[in-house]
Amino acid sequence: MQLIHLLRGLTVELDLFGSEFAGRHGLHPTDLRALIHLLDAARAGAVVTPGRLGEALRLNSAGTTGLVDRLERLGLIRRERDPGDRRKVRLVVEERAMDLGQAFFGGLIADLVAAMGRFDAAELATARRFLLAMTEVVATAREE
Amino acid sequence: MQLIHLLRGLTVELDLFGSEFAGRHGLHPTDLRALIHLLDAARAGAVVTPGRLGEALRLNSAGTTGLVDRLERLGLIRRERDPGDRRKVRLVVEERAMDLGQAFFGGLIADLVAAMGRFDAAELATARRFLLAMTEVVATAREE
DNA sequence: ACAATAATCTCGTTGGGCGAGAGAATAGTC
DNA sequence: GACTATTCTCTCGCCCAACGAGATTATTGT
Repeated sequence: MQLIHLLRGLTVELDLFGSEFAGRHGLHPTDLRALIHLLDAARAGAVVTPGRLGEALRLNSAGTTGLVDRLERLGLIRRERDPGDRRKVRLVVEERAMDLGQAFFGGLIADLVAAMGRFDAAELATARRFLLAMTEVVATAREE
Repeated sequence: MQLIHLLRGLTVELDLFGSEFAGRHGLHPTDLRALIHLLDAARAGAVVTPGRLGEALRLNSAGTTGLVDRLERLGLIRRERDPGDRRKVRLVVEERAMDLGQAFFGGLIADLVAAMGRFDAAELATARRFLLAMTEVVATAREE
């Protein structure tokens, strides 16, 4: 029970961290979420189109266009026609976005990893199982 | 490292869960966050004023007034002049808000507790330590 | 060729949040 | 005990992200 409040508190802290970072760099919470999504996809080698991005962020097409416009204006991404299917537009992540992602996550990740150093392998495995179990519960609950 | 992605994934799931719930009940993400804050305060027996609420949610006074107006219009809270200091307004949580909070958290909490049943006391203690450590890191990082 | 479908973008509107400042109550000072 | 300073809340006008509806361009199927 206490654990649940801890969990919620942690998500709140992470949220605040994210939105404060976003504010300092002149982008909105949505922009940051989009950036994270794009960087994840880029790392996984997946192609992202405005349609997919909007779907992931639960935006309609108009909102998605506006979002992509903003990110492009900030020089974080680039639109590129898909040569195979020329209806599609590929969203290509610019180097600047990688740097920004690094600035956002880099320091925090280093600190988190350092904090994990105070746990032994068995404990980390337990934490991993725990997080997996919680994630699964929430994901299941999300589909009613 | 994998743990960090898990952590982020979990917060994303929780966020989505929250915003989808909010949408279904005709309130905005900010409204839900405010509701959570108010319910927490009510449970702790603390008095919340518009000023404090706005500060917690990082809203300016105009935005806070709007937020309180919405919550009041929805019948979730009630404004009440503080008899001691009549500049202040107390935000009193209505029963409806409690019910809504219950509907929001109730089911999810039950599921989470059930999932925790698959861990023994030592493992839960480890998870608790882990979450505490992570929360502390993020909270510290938030003050640069 | 010609509809039907898919992907993206444009237009007009709505509404949450911001900045500035007004109004009401309390606290401090001479 | 009046008078300024401070605190708390609210009002007004504006901006812009997101929405709904529909237009535009490209592709696929018959």
